[in-house]
Amino acid sequence: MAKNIKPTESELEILRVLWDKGTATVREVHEILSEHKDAGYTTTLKLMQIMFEKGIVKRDDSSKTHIYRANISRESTQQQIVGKMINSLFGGSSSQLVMQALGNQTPNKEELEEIQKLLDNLKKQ
Amino acid sequence: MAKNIKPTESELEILRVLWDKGTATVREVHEILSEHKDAGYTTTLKLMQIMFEKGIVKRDDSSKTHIYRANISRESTQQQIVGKMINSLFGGSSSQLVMQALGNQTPNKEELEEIQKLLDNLKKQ
DNA sequence: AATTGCTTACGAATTAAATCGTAAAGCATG
DNA sequence: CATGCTTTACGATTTAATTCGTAAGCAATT
Repeated sequence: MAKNIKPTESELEILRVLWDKGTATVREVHEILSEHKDAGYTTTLKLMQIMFEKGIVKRDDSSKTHIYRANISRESTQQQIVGKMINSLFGGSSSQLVMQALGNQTPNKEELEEIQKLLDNLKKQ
Repeated sequence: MAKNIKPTESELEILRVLWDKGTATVREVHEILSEHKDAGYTTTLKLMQIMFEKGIVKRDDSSKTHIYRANISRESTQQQIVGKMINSLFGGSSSQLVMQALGNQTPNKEELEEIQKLLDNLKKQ
């Protein structure tokens, strides 16, 4: 399977809101986006309509105000994008990316432990 | 410093060639790209000219055939892009990205050891 | 019923990236 | 020096993403 979906930058911003909230109206998405971004309401609306046409989001249009919901999972999208980046920017070496990410911005203690656990698992195999 | 450069997908492909080879002519870059991509010579030329105007690459035009070289480092570009992705796709949590990358595609033994070393260092602090 | 305010729909403009065609210049070789 | 091959330069087109203006529908309120 794995639809070959490549959300654009703007689409990703919208998806993040939908992933966080589960469902949202255009208004709700727009409110959140406009905290950090400067675009009109109809811009957000249009983007979400296009995403609907592409199949990136679903919507319930049984009432006047439509209710949107992501149609691709956060995890698969992350995987898609990270995988692509590993290939295009790190020559296919995931560990290179890991080193870069870890060196970049240090996680806190709990996060380090989580990574350690995963690492232990990988080493066992 | 850290110029705020955001290479496009195509520009990244060209940069990868330049990073690998150190220097290259348009012809050389194009030969390599066209193994995997289908675009005319002048397209590659134009892209590299634009990159030159943007300051992404340097070039020696003392002879007829210009010789290009990257003007931003692989490392800083990786950092730039990974950092952005951590924010836009992983809510600022680098460990989330690490988990995703590790889960995705398992590194080999040496790579795991390298990661372990880095992890140990981080834990000490 | 008219007004107000919110919604969707949709066409159009803008912007940016990528592609290509064509011309002009340099250079080697017959 | 004419021919052919390669190069750069550059304008134009195409394609995709983003943005917005405007119209139309609906519901609540005056």
